[in-house]
Amino acid sequence: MMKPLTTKEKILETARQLFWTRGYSNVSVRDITGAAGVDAALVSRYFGGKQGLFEATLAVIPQWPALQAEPEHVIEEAVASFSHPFDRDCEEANPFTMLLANIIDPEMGDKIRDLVQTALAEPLAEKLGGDKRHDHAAMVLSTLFGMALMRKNFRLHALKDLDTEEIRARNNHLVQSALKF
Amino acid sequence: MMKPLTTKEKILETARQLFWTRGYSNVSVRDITGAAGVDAALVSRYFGGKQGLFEATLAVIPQWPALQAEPEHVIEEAVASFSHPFDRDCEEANPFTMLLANIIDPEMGDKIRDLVQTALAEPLAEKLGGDKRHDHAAMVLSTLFGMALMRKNFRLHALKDLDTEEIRARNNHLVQSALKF
DNA sequence: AGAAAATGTCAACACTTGTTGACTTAACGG
DNA sequence: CCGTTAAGTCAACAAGTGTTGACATTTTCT
Repeated sequence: MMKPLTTKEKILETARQLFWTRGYSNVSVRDITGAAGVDAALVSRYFGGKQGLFEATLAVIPQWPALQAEPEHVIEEAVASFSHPFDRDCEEANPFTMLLANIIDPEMGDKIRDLVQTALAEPLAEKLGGDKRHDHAAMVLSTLFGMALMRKNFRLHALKDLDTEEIRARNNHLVQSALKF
Repeated sequence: MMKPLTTKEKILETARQLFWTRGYSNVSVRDITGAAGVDAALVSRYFGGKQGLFEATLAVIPQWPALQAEPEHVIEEAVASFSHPFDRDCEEANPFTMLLANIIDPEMGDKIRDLVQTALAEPLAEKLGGDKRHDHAAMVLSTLFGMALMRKNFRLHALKDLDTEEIRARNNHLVQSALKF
């Protein structure tokens, strides 16, 4: 028994779906409002414009669950969160996909970079601990995002049909050796 | 004593610089012709339009030099080619940057994915050899692009000030363990 | 020199973009 | 019931997009 979405919520949800998969500047206000079945003027009215709408989608980014885990389980949780299959060539709107989709955006690139630094790299480093925690965090993220990039964006044939367990095993193998550096 | 560039060459060179760093749909025809100091109409005249101009820039992609090396040196050459420093926050137009800048482009994404598969993954797999050559190629590319992504696009602080040798050492460490899988 | 072809210029087109203001309609409170 | 506020619709704007055709200029060839 879900309460039906308000118009404002419909816009925000559709915007999240489109912005996070196609990237900020590849999505027009009319793309969003068209898909949501509402008037285009409401974006400026409710969110102060396209830019405000995008930032509103960022505000509801769930915390990376891996960062909530006990320090000794952070790695396995992080690996797990990058190991589920991507919907078969269809678009899935998760925070990591969003980061990959907006890295070079001319208007939002800086905001995205800041988000990676403050919401992923720094908390992960503190969880990992140790003298080289910042280096380790960077290399763990590098490993996980590298595999995500190959699977989701470049869609390499060799990685296409691997199931969750196989991906998790490979991610774990790579991450463990990154931590041994 | 360089022969001065023809107008057509000026357009192509400027287009390569801009397309490869900002991505196809983040660059307008007038951006290019403005920077090149020529008339905007010449793009359609010489290259058949914006799309044709972009594809012309892809045609001059140099072969990945690592793929020309002897099989026993392929890995070290590949690692080396991903280890030089990125120009300090200024845009460098190399083929790998281009691939990262265009992965989610709504018009060119398919072409980029195809390029990665046929120009990088498959030749690399053949050079590596062995039963798991396709898996190994995918994981090597994953490792190298992962680090490139963290350095060039996300600009993680922890990786910012590392010199070529340090990056090469880390890339090599990760790639070697990827091959041990 | 004169014809022909290449080269470059200019203005305009049809279209999409984000945003705004005026308008109509619905909901709520007294 | 009426007045006020919220919610949503509509048409239009100014700016930017890729592309085109007509024109002017220069170069090339005979």
